[in-house]
Amino acid sequence: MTRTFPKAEMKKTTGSVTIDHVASAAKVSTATVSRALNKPNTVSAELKEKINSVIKKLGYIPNAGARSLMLKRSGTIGAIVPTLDNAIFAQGLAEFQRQLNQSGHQLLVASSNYDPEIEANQITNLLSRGVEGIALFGVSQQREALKLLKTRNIPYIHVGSLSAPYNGYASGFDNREAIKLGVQHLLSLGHKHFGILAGITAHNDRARDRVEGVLELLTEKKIQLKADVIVECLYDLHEARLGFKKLLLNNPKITAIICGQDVLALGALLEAQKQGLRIPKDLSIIGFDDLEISRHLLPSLSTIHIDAIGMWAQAANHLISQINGVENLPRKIKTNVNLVIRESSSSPLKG
Amino acid sequence: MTRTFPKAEMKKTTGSVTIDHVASAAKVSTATVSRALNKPNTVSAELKEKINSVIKKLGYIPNAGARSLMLKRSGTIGAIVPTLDNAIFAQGLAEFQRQLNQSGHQLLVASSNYDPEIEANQITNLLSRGVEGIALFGVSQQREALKLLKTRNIPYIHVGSLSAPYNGYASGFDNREAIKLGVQHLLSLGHKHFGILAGITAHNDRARDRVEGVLELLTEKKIQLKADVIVECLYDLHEARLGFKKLLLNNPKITAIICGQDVLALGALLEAQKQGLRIPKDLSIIGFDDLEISRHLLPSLSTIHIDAIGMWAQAANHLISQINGVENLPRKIKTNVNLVIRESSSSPLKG
DNA sequence: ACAGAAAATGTAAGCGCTTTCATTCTAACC
DNA sequence: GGTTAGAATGAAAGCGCTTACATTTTCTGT
Repeated sequence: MTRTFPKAEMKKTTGSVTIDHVASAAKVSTATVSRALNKPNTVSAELKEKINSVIKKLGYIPNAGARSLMLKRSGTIGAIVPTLDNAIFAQGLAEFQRQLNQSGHQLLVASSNYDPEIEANQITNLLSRGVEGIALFGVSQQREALKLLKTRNIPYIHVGSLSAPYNGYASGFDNREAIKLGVQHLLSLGHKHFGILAGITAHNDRARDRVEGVLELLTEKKIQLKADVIVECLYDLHEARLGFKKLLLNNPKITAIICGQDVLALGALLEAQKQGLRIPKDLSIIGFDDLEISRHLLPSLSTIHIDAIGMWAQAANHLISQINGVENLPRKIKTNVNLVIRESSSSPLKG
Repeated sequence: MTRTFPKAEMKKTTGSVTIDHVASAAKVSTATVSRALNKPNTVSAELKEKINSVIKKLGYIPNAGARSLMLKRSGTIGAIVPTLDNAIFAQGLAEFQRQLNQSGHQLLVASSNYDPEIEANQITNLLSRGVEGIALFGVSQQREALKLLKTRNIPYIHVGSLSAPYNGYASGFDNREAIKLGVQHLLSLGHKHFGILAGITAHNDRARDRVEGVLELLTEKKIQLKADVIVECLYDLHEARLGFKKLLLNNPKITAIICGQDVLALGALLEAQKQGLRIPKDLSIIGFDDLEISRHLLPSLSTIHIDAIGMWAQAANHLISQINGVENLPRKIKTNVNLVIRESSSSPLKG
């Protein structure tokens, strides 16, 4: 009843249809099938039609591995972020993917959980899958891992930070300077007593840069911070609330809290409200990143808005340009950053 | 100076180190290198050491494509979710990946943007990359796409919904029944006038099931809902606020709003507060999913807690069992769902 | 010391694909 | 009609890897 497959039938068919099956079913050579798929205009309309119908009937799906083995190209680009569980990354990746798709590339996502060891493994992993380029969040990668990319001549770009300690490519902004916008804002409102709710700075250059930025500007203004006025915690609402409590318990004089990320600011704000503090009368809070919820909260959160979308879009295009061998690409792509003053910050005298 | 590579030098080296390079550098056959990597106990300690040092020096990374070509296994499992930009998926995937890693599998993530067409393409895409199994969120896939998986005998499992219209595997819960917990809660508080803020139901069985669940129970209780008391909107705070306004503008008598997802409930709650409504005195709101922020908000959100972690963990293990050919696997894995009563719901009389 | 088993290593085929090169077919020209 | 350029197709090699099988080396026991 069913058509016979001269060659194919010999093999122990694992159920997967190969180009050979298609070729013999269409009574053509595998070369022709391949051409019908990849260079349609070199195959007669007649055969093309027959081949396509066979492909549809058989449910043939080309094996990407075998393909890239021959082509030496996989059409795939990787991205490694600390975690997917943060809107700022999720949105960034969505944009990254959108850009890649436009140029016919596929995205492979990996997450490192803020661990350089895992990140190094993920780089290897992506490389073994033949990615043609990689976007790396931040600049805290292991030296070894980056050297691997250099050696193998694989294009890559750092995203979200400009402070690479060497001349690699990067798309992002200066976290140090960015957070100063917020500090300056609080200073000009008249605040003198600050607290910092920071992310875990180990293996996280962004978190570190932000803390350093705050300290730098405050020192400049002759404001000295005691050690216990800086609390580090995970990017998590529960942890943030704990951190906030610790911060304020030891330092009741604080009138303004600078947070390393909006999630921390949200946690602080919520805990403050829970404790009956009026924001911003009793306490000013500023965040960083400008998550979507920050503008909706009551009171809405004053924060540093970053152009996450643009940052990832540019990273994608830069990477594609690198892959295409474009010369003289910019070393650093600086994306916009701006202070968004909302309701969570005011003069300390106001209350 | 540097060692010469008899065979290797002949090829136009693209910079990538292959097993041949390693073999000749270590003066062994490729078979031995392969064995040193995959079956270490069949190779003498001496050679193993030499090979490993060469591998390190050369920065050799095996080509996963070529490997799975031979092995007929890729060690890779795919997952397709509607979007990464929702904490509930991000966390679920993180857990899914954790489970997969434990059994030595790798995760390939794809997102469909709630579009069955894109989802079908992603399935093909994952298949071409040789995934050995796929987790599909929901049950709204195209018939064709699922048939493809069946034909090729690729294990797959639906996640987050049990209402597959045929006998496929699923890990999740009954969305219809789940949301009734919330409705029942509101009913027993004495509410009579309801509004529904639903997700977009097109191509989204979960959203649809939840709406139907609400209607089913209300009908049972002889409560009839007018059409304009059901508003659909995107899972987005801004949209949710718009939806909320539309809902309440047309129906001022409403005392309770049932939301299809916590993001919608959050938006509703925030907008309500903005308008000066006191929650829950003036209006009760319940959500669905129990996002992390929901318990932290003021007032905290009453919602249906789902065991997203367990759901994905079980899906992972089920998939792995399928791949390993385990027999008599359960058709449906029902995960826990429970009502969490917090501060956003109360009797309508209370105000 | 030597046969034979066991362990270690090498040879070479082949996974599914693309592409060069050779071959066949078509059409166009004088 | 016969040549030939050009288009369409096929044969076969090879991408990087694993493994069955062949071969060599090492270890037993007597």
